Amino acid sequence: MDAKNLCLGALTCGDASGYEIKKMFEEGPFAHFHQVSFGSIYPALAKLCDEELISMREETQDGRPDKKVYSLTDNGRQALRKALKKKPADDKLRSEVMVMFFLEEFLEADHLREVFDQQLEFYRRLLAKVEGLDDSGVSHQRLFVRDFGRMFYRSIVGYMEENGHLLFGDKPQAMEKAGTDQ
Amino acid sequence: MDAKNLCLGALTCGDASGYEIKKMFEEGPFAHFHQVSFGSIYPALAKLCDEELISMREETQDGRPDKKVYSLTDNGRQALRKALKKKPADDKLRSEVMVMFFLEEFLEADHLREVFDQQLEFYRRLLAKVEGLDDSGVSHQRLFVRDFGRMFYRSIVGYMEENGHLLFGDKPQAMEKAGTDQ
DNA sequence: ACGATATATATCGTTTTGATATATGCACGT
DNA sequence: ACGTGCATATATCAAAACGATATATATCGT
Repeated sequence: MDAKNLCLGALTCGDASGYEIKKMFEEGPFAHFHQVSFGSIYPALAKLCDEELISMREETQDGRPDKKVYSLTDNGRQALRKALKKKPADDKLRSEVMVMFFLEEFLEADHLREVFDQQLEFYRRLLAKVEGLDDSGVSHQRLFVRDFGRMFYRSIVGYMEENGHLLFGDKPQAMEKAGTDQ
Repeated sequence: MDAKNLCLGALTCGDASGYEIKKMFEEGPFAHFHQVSFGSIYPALAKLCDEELISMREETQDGRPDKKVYSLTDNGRQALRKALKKKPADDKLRSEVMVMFFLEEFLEADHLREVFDQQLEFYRRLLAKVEGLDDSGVSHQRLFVRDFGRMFYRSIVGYMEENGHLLFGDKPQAMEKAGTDQ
């Protein structure tokens, strides 16, 4: 699923600018299971306009720079339907942190600890954010996807809290202590 | 962490060919938390040789094509140490399947079911594979990383089995039935 | 003999990334 | 008033990575 189709998919949620689409993949509904960069978004939006799968209007805003707002066309909607008939790629998790843990013998002890603590903090923050969302009015299907994110982050936080001692040879309470600092 | 450092990291496990390195990222110790393509591996190995961070010898095999086996040099070991001092990138999960679930209204019902079943099968297979591994002789640290993979796959399988009904409006037993077919 | 599969190396066009640049605007501190 | 930092907003570009493809060796089954 390339950047064009991801943008089409994002626009099914409503008209949006390139920046807003990026935000949807950073902090919005797609954040916990897909990413896409500005370097892909803007060229994709340009191509989608050329192909008349989306249309664009410029908007002036108070207190903010002007923006270009994109809308799905009917052709765009159809193109998205077509793209969604294909077999999706396999899921991929990419974690440099886990690579580092694997290569632990090459890391200095305090750096390892730092990496661990920051990773735990990273996931705790993500979890807090998605748990603070209001589910009212969310369809069952959308809830499945959102709860997937919750599950994912909870699992990782729980795993790290309970098993971090394997990395440091500490007792399990060491991880809980890190939690108390928060 | 670029392909060069990933190759250096893989070679800490012992001498290996480009193909074997790929296998380590596909089915071996790195499989559940990182990927790297042939298109990256071979140019990276060539550069690492130029930079004398690895050395290469050719080997003849019985019943198989010849292979080029790469080894870490001391310089390579040091370069890896240095690379591992940097702050790792944030973890990224990329799942076209979840994007599809999010865009469920644009999918035909039987295709949605197909995607769901194949996703569940995909993760069940991965889980079976990592659960079948023998942990004896594995260090605590390596076990942390391997158990992370187990946790990850278990969580997803469990989540899908218990919550798939949100996608289909089916009762939870529908997912268990899918499990029985296996 | 052919096709499928595994092992093995390598490449290439395409896609994506992350950093960077530029612009508008606001808030805060000196 | 000015500078800095941050947010919003668009856009680009060199580097990195990808996925598909090609080629080669070898085995097995039909």
